[in-house]
Amino acid sequence: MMIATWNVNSLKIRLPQVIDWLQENPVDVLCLQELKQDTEFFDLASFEEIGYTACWSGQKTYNGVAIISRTEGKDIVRNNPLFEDPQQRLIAATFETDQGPIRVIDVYCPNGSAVGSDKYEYKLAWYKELTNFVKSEMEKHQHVVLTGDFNIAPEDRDVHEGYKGDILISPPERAALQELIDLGLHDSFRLFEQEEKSFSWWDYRMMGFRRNAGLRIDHILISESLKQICEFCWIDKEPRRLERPSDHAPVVAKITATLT
DNA sequence: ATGGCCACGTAACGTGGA
Repeated sequence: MMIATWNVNSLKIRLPQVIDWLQENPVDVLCLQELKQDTEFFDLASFEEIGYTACWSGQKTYNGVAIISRTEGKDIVRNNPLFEDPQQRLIAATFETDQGPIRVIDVYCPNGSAVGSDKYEYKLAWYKELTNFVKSEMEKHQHVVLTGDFNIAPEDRDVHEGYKGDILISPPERAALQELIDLGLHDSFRLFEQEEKSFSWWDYRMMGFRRNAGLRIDHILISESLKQICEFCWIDKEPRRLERPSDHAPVVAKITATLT
């Protein structure tokens, strides 16, 4: 089973790129973030034409998440039931495999704007209740994938040298991410040898991509049971080279399991 | 020089992203 995450920064703009990418990278499950379009405008037919189905939760202008998949996801949850929130930032679904059901939780975590701001406090509160939700999900499911745009770079090696500012790397943010990890999750990317200066996001400004001035903030976290059967994790920088790219690149992991 | 880009909504900028 191949699973990927990609913050597309507007599915309306990026739909052709997503379709092209799926045809070249026929993953089983693709988690999207920042659809930036209302639920009713989600173009399911375009995915069905190439052999996928989907579940999604959108809103006008901001946020929005979707899970594109080869088989239908079950027990779909939209938003964290423990955290009342008009912002559509979470969707979860279960996929049957020959290794048993795998619970996939797709998140678009808040950016936080600036340390100490209202949005920063919202981010930390959002993370706290995400942790409580994921904890309850892990009690119900052996196999859990928590993936998406976390808007936190876990370690200094996930941050380019010239990065200014403390949002996305502040100790309280990293502690919030660590609390999730401490539930028994593993950063699949770090299970394998990786190039130095591997990032998943690059600023549109200042020729960020060309200078490789990026951050690694998009992650695929997996439960202990899946760690044992995770074969690789990599970042696909190719879509970032396209005309009108998303500022994020897809992250892909392979798990030794087959959708059923 | 602390900006620079991109997308959105509504109609020439303001907001948000990271």
